[in-house]
Amino acid sequence: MPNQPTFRDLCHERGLAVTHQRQVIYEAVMSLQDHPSHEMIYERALSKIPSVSLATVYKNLHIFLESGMLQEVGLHQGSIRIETNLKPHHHLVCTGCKTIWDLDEKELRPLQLSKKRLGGFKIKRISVDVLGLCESCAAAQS
Amino acid sequence: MPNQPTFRDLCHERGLAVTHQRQVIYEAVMSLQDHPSHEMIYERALSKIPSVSLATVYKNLHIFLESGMLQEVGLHQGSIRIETNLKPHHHLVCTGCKTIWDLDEKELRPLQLSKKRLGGFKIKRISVDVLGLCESCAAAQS
DNA sequence: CTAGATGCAAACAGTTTGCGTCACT
DNA sequence: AGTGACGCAAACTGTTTGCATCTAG
Repeated sequence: MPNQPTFRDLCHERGLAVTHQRQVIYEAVMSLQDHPSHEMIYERALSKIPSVSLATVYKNLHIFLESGMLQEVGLHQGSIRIETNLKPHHHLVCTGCKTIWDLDEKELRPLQLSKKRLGGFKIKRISVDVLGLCESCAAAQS
Repeated sequence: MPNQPTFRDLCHERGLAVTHQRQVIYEAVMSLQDHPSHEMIYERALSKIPSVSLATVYKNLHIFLESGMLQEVGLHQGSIRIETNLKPHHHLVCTGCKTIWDLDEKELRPLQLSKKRLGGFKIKRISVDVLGLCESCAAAQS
């Protein structure tokens, strides 16, 4: 059975220097459950290294995301976007060029959630984002 | 068969004044296919009313979204959030308090996309966001 | 020793707010 | 006539950048 890779391993695989700040920021993220914001991560890091800068946190989170050590929630393509299509539908999102195509609800098999998990949650809308690379971005990347 | 409600109707139903700016902004959104940003909507509105202000566009888009005349894409809960859960999973998002709960992949029946629609698109990840109100927000709202 | 990482401050982008004036109802 | 909408400018938040200094490899 494979061992969990250490932080050092993760950095070495990617040719990143193993700095104290880097490690503290990474551990801050991992110790925060749920979906921490950059600010929350910064605060947690601050408690370990009072001199750490917010810019360093941003730079490192960016590096972690780019190198696949962490993942982001949702689309967040820079600025908020508006829906013009009011019919239920989903999205095909190219992570390369940020283009979004609408995907009709019918093109996805119906979603079913196990009721017991929902508790008192009242569903208003289900939004499916299919993330990937469009044909030309995939071509450009290889 | 019911008629498509006009812009005037939509405003009256919500007690909103029908102003020229409002109408132009609404038409700008509707005429823009895809997923226009606020900036794109502003530019289109500018071409109809050269004196319209960006603040007015923001204020009205906000009103349209709040009143359900338009919808937003994705989560965009203000600031970008980070995933700590690297296993495939989805989200239960409360639109009231913005809390996000993780939803294990197993709690959703497998998603299947019709292949023909995908063209050369290479799927990297599928993200499902179930939007709604959690128990306490639902209680608070009624 | 050197490439790359850090910390600071300043710059930026997107968005919101306050307020005096104007217009729909 | 009065409430709410507009336009402007200033404020704010979240994020990025430039640069001098420092440090891991």
